[in-house]
Amino acid sequence: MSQTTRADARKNRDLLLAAAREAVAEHGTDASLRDIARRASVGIGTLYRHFPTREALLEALLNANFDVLHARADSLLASPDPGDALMTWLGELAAGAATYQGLPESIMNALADEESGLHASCAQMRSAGGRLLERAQQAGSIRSDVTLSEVIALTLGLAWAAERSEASDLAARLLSTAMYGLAARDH
Amino acid sequence: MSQTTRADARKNRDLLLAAAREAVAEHGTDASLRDIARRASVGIGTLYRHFPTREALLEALLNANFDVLHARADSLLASPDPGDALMTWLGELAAGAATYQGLPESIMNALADEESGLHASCAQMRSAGGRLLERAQQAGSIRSDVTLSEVIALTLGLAWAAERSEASDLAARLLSTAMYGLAARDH
DNA sequence: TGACTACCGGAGCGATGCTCCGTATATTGA
DNA sequence: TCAATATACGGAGCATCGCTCCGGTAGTCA
Repeated sequence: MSQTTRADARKNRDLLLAAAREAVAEHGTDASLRDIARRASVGIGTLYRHFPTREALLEALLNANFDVLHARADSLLASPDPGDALMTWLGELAAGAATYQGLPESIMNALADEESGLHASCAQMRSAGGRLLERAQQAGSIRSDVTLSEVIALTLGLAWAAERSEASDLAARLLSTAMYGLAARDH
Repeated sequence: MSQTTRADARKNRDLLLAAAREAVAEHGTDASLRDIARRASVGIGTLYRHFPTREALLEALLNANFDVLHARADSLLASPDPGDALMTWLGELAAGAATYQGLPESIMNALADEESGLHASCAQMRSAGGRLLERAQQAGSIRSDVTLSEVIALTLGLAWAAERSEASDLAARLLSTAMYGLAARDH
């Protein structure tokens, strides 16, 4: 990929990503694309050539984060308490979704729309969590009548609610409350 | 108010509300205001004169709904089981928030922004629920370390998540799950 | 009926997302 | 070293948006 790519193209791509990181940090996931191009000292056309879609740009921006979350799920798969493992991971998912304003919405939309440039990454992340959920359910610590999509939707929904609030720990509080609801009742 | 208002003004206001109801039903709470004016066969300036803000327009549109929810809270206050009463009401809140695409977001924003034209209605609705929560907590059916704002945020968060999904009963399922988490544990 | 005032309509501004194409330049082979 | 070619660049341009502002219209009251 990098051998057949012209040097200036690669440079502009990097400039765009850096500019996007800045702009999205400031204005959330629907930051102005024109503004991003301006920050990168690049024409708007160049932005669209590299990232045909806002979602494609976000995908590139969040790649590393998704990888971390994915690896984390794998390592948690080996932890002793399956229930705690799932809860920990969902907490980290919520925290990760709070990186940028609007991220919970972007992820939620991407999961629902297979055409989205962000769909693949998100779906992969989701299935990583799926293995954790399955284990927790088999261990009997999580209700068996609950779906992976539901658990993810719940987590992102709470992360979404938290970003519209002054209380910085709202997401964590809500999530821990909701967790009691997910717990299996063994009597 | 209506005596001192010119007849054509009142007529245009009604036309605008009808048009808004249509447009918002089709495109959600951030429907194009220009489009609403067009549907009402009215100039864009007229729209802004009657409703200086999108939130003001929404407020007028949702007035009746808020009233219903408020009255419902009052009547549920007399029901035998305080815990069920709260749960029922939150379910109706979630259902009401699903009336229009984007409504959960509008309400959540309005609650956070005191300047919003929608704030008063929403805050009033929230406190109606507050009485239900208080009663449920005093009855010992709901955890006492949970805040009114948290319960509302949780409910709207789940309603938000549900509107991005094919499963039509997602909101109800998530809410009932989360409710187990809100329940007080008496042993 | 006339005057007065409340009200109307839409041109216009800055900004957005996105496309399209003439131009410039990095790269490769002679 | 110097074309030739493919590749990438830049931004004008279109439709749309939210919102303002003001010249014109028409209800209303004496």
